[in-house]
Amino acid sequence: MSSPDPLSPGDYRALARFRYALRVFLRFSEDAARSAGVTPAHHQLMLAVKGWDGAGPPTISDLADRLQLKLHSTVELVRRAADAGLVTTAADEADARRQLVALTPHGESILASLSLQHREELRRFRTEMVDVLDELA
Amino acid sequence: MSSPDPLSPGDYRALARFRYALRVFLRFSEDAARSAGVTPAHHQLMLAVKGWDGAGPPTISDLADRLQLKLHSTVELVRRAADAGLVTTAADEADARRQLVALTPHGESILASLSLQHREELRRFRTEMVDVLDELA
DNA sequence: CACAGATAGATCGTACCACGATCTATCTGT
DNA sequence: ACAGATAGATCGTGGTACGATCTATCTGTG
Repeated sequence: MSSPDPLSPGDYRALARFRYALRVFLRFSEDAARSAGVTPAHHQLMLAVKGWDGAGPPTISDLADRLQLKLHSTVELVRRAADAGLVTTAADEADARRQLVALTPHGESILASLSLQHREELRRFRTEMVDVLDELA
Repeated sequence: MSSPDPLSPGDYRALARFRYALRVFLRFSEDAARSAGVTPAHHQLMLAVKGWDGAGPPTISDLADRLQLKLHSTVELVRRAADAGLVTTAADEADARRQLVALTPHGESILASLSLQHREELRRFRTEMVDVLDELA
């Protein structure tokens, strides 16, 4: 009803509401990360490592794809996270060009705490996001 | 099934998949904005103006709330967007402290094009996002 | 109607983060 | 064995949001 071909005022409102819901979630997420003593980027990196579902630990390139970042941006992100004691890197024995990334116990612990909060928050936002997406369907 | 109280590997994977879907959407959105000749921030600002549903045009504070930015960050964003010819500002006659923000025809035209693309993209991502959110429910 | 406090916005310097361009090291196919 | 591909590292740049602070305008209370 709200979306033939041209854009209706309702479409704009729905798009704006979607972005607002997204912003509120992202704001929550950034604040949660900073309260846990890590940057939002570090948090995303740790989640990508922990949620990696390939065979063996992810390489930096794998993470760049998951995070939708350029490779060299990910290189620096991993280095900063390693400096902060959240992840470790080790050369892949099978291919010395590759660096395998893993979480430290400290990173693991912070990620667990953040993930619990995020699971809660996503449950809260689920209904709203689905509603708004339906308006654009 | 996937979420009693402690976090399961499936929870981490679901959280990671959600962020990945989000990143892919945001990457699309940023690229679309830049292709249209505006920054992602300008695009969000224009959408917040066009999707505003209050009485009369939004003030800078209204937009700061919608964009989840600090007021002074929004002030600068609006100034840059005005410099780029995308929006105009005018003092509220009823309260000279307030600046009312509106789109220029140029901004209106760019936003229309971007919004069409975003409606399409969101339809594409809707199923996936809903799926992932359901995994955490 | 005057004044303290609240509200809206503007300005300045800072920090982070991602990027393009470029460089090195390692691997692979013929 | 060598050219090209792949993975990562380094350097300098730009955009964007922020904290701290300042000015201008409005409002409630005496």
